[in-house]
Amino acid sequence: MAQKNKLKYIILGLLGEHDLTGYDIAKAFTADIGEFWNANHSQIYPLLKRLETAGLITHQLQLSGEKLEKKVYSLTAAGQAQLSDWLHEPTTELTASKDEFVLKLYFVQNADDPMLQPMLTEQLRLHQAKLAHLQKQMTRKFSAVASKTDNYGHFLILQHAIEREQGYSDWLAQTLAQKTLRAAAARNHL
Amino acid sequence: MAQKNKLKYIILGLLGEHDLTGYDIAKAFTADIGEFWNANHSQIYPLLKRLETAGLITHQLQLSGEKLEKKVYSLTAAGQAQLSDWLHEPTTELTASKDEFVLKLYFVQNADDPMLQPMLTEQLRLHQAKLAHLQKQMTRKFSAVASKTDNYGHFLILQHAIEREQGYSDWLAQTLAQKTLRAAAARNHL
DNA sequence: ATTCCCATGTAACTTGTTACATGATTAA
DNA sequence: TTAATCATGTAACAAGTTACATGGGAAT
Repeated sequence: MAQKNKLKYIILGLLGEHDLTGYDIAKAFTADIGEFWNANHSQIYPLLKRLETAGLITHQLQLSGEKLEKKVYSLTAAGQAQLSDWLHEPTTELTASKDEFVLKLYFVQNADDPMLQPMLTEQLRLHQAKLAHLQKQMTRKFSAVASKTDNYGHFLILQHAIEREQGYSDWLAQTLAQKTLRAAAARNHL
Repeated sequence: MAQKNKLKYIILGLLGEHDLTGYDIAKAFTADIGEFWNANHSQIYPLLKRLETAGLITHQLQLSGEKLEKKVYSLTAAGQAQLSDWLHEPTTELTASKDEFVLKLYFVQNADDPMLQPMLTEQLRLHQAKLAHLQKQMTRKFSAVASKTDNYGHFLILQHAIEREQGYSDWLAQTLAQKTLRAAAARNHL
């Protein structure tokens, strides 16, 4: 992509909460953050080195067992400052969502195209599954009332992801329903 | 990104509708497709050459005025086949949305953080502006009933984008409202 | 004349993905 | 003992952005 190094701020942001290893950071993308960003360890490890060279983070070696060395990274004052700057600067770009399914839809010219129904049905299944997964996450992490104001950011993005998937599923279901209506109307006109 | 060459299929898809120049294709990303994908001309022109070498598209030179040569590209049978393959193959990856604002929110730990309100307010303004723009597009292009089944894909993705922005705005407004409620409750407890 | 849009390209760089590579620890 | 997970790295490549570069056509 080459969009202005968001991963850098994600790393700084995560280290602002706890000290973490590169491995921990990579894992974070399989959890909540994965809803809104992806990164592999092959991208993370080199960036950690660059951030350390730039003086934004440092690490301490920690032994796990006898031989296995972990690099536990933590935020420096300079890193904290850059994180804060990023958080405070206005966010004015609304990025395009890069949704492959919607892209395909765009090229379906005719509302009666026979492949439309299986496509929509499959997507509905996928998004409903995702929705169910997110709702499970929500109950697992925020069933206690107190925690909602504690890890507020966490809570908000989960809520947002849930509403997004709900909306997506509704749109798909509604489009499928209208297809059925049109098909019935067409039969009546025979 | 290096995700599997979606731009290729967008180009094939667009050429499946009309013959177009590279310039026209670049312009398409400022219109509807821009809701779901971005691409600059610097990425498009080289790819057009590669697609032509691969035999998926061809071009004819056309003169605009006396000297200005346009390359008008069109889809070959091979290109049509690959486009159709892509459209028919299942779409199972639900890509993360890479939303910078949500990323920032994630790192706001405390529900009473003073920067939360200005952040939310600004985003609400941005998304409402986008929503208004999309709704205008919708009336402009699909006010006639007939056209809805004609350029069905067009219509669907616009509808989806509108519902997405509506949902996003609702979420922001709701979060702002809850903030206000909490603030009032806090005052009563003094 | 000058500005805006049409039209096409290349170069340098950053970001992101996939694959290669290695080895330790833990729990079944 | 073996499979899963922890842990860290590099290499090759693909995708995407920003900037550089050039010139014609149309309308004011």
